[in-house]
Amino acid sequence: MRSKITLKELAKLLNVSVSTVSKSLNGSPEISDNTVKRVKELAELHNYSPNLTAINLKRKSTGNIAVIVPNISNTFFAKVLGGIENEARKSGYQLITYISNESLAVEKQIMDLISNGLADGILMSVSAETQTTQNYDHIYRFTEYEIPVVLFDRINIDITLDKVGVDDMQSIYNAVQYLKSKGLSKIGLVCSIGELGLAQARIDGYKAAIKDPNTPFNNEFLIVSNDNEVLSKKLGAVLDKHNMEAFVTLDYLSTLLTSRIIQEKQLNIPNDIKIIGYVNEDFAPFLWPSISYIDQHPINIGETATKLLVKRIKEPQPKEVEDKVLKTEIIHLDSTIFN
Amino acid sequence: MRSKITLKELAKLLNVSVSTVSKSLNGSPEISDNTVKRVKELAELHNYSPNLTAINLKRKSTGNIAVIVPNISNTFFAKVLGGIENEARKSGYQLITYISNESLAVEKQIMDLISNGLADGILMSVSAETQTTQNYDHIYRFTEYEIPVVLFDRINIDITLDKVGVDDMQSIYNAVQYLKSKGLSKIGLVCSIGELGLAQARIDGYKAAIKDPNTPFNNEFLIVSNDNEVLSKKLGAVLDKHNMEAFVTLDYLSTLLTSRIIQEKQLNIPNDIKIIGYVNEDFAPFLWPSISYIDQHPINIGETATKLLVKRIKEPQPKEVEDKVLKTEIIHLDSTIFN
DNA sequence: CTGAAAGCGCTTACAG
DNA sequence: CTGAAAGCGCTTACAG
Repeated sequence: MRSKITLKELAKLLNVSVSTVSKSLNGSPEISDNTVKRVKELAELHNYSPNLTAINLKRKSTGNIAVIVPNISNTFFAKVLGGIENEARKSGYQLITYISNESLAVEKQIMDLISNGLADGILMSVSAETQTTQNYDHIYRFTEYEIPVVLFDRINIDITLDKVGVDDMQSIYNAVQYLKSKGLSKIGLVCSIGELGLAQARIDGYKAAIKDPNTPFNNEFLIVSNDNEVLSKKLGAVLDKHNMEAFVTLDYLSTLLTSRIIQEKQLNIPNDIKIIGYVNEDFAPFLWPSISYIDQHPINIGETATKLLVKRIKEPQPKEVEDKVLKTEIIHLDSTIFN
Repeated sequence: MRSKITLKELAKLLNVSVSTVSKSLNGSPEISDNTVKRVKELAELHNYSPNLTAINLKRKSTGNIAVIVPNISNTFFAKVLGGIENEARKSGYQLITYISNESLAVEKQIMDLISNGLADGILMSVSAETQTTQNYDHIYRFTEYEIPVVLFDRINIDITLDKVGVDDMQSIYNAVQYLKSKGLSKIGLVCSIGELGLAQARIDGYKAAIKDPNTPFNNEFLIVSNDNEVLSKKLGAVLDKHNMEAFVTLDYLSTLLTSRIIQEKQLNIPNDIKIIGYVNEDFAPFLWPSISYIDQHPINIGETATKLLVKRIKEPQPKEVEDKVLKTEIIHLDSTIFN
């Protein structure tokens, strides 16, 4: 990049010292009004803006927040990223984005990079592989360097760090209770992300809601696989064998697949079968039929996590870990119309 | 952040000069093998990694690429971002992400930020507002500072900068030709992003393909609005009035809406009506019916744009603007089954 | 082969 | 009120 004007050059032009220019521009009370005015005018004229790299070196900070998302296909993470970006920008931080692609190795590689002093704080949602192998050393390492780390979304995990997520268990509990309150009992669960702790929490919510002398709990109704083919086959089999009345679905893919397979079998949503799914507001309403969904307020998750991280960066007091669980909300659309 | 070990400290521990340590670690041939070995061992032991901020200050570069996406709800941009992130990381750049939210004001604010020397290069897709108001000064400004800018996706725009996008016109031309080749003639177009230049290009492709003595061209078949309600209403009216045989849809939202409204009217896809849409591979195949789509290879767009930018950063020769138009591909799924 | 010195662009304690 | 100096953590031309 062609060098923009520097303090030194301004100082030379004005016949004052670099210190004076710096102080003038930074509103130090030491400098006379007149000098301040002269300096500011020239700075304006030359479109001066300070070199952030130099400032950061001096301050021993980077002005950056690093965010690691496991994947970006899921619109949920895209939305969260939107919330993070907005809040980071408002707080004066640049957002460095990384995508781990659900791989532990990539996640480690990224964390190595960041450990070169690239960021003042880290927002992350661990990769699926990290979670299944429970390999957290590379994450804890940052606490040694006093770089704060805030986890988001995938927080049902045995790791003592600040966390921001949603009431995974309660959300599905509520969804199932709602369906039961309408007199339904043959309620299945479909999930393509079983390896994640949050899926387990949601399944626990399902089980807790189902547990009831009047509701048959059937293990077959728990349809879990992260292979699309297998999931479809299992789901098809359950539909053939049982007169299912409703499904709760734990992720966008299982939601779409469930809706698709039900219709493939000439069954009608919502007349024959209801659905409540974890799926995004950006397309749930536009599907046919539109799918009632659990709104996680992803933008809010991003903003909340970022605010917490910024607080940690600015006040690095001996911290007590925070665990923020945000409420979800069921949005009723076509797939839960009762008549 | 707690200070990691520095060159100076290593030098002290080893009783050599800072220069020697620096050179040893950077593989300079000047230093004796023995010294290099001693230095590297100690560095390893203390987990030394150089402070990138200092290196960047010295090098007068930032090691950052800034990317500005107009929105992140559209999974297309999420995918492109994925491609960019991957390529940037491979090339040794950090990716600073910004989202303009389709707002010119926000875009300007972001560009102001970046102009503080935050990045060595910029990847951007202009906001809708920027494009409609044709306000490009804030973009050209960077060329003055010799910071390269590469535009992606929204490239049907009167601005002379490097661009990477797809064959918007050809893609829709091909889609319509395909439908015509199957004997269809009542082919409509649905679009919720009419304000974008690329939509105009796609519409041109439609018109060019339709223009044919045997195919009735009807202005009513061009259904364009960025208001969901209006679009739905228009589409419904056309469906009621004409025996439409197919639609090409220019964006994910219009694709979903078209599919939804057709089915709402008890028409069958693909038996009654075919669809080919600009919609993402991450969910097109899982819809019911699945929607045949124009694959833009978004990851490839991101990678190509990043490679071009990195080239520009590294070889800032007097440049001739490049205009990369990538080929799209029609992926046939349920919605174009003929029998 | 090794090191002292200058410098990247800033900030700030200190002296005057 | 102003400025000289030191320093953030590095690299590199230059001297020895």
